[in-house]
Amino acid sequence: MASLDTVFAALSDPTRRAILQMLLEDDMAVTDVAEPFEMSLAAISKHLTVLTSAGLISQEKRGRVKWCKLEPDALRDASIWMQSFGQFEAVNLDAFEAFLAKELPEENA
Amino acid sequence: MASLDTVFAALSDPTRRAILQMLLEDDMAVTDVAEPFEMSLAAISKHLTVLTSAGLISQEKRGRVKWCKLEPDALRDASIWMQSFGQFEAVNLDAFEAFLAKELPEENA
DNA sequence: CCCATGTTTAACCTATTGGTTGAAAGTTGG
DNA sequence: CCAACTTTCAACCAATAGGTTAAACATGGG
Repeated sequence: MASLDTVFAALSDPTRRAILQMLLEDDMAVTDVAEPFEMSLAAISKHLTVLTSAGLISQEKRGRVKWCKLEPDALRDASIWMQSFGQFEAVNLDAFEAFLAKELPEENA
Repeated sequence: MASLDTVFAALSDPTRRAILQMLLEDDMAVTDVAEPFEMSLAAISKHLTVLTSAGLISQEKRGRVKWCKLEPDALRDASIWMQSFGQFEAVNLDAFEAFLAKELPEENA
């Protein structure tokens, strides 16, 4: 599992965040990911490697084409980490459980 | 207002995240922030500058001592950005527990 | 079998990052 | 005033990041 280090580092680049936004719509081939950006395909390829290392996307080769797919699970740790600051005064598991029990009664995913 | 770039970049370093964790407890002087780390005070001073630029902390000088204060609001933009990925609006409790066990092994506040 | 297409690799460049040490600057107590 | 304390600055260094171009690799179609 990718570390918070790599996930946050991957998210710190605007090109990579834009790529993630695009992949939110649908899976895409590398060439199509690169198309809207004013940089070389090689640069985009590197960005995709970074995103893959962070676990934020996965890449599957079918034929000549490598498809990129969003993997939102990797964002979960980062999101949780932030919420421990943004929404809770301290990291208090009991309070968090109480909050969840009240707020998300059927959540079990 | 700090950009997502700077906020995520600031969060990508484990020393800086540890500092934020410490400041969650209480405001601290620079020297006290540095104490648990095995690096120079100057290095910590730089980390604090990065965190300040990202808006994640603020620093106020009182006498000789510069006090560091957590500014959790700065995480809001990043949090909002993440929530645009609808998949994890709802925090998974199991994931949260596993995350806490891994990230904060000895803290059970 | 060729050739075009899709993607990565290699080599390179520059800027930035994260660390060091040592000196400097501001502040306060005795 | 002076010495001690707190913090930053300056110069430096090695490693990494993000980009380039050109070549190489991989695959599918005619």
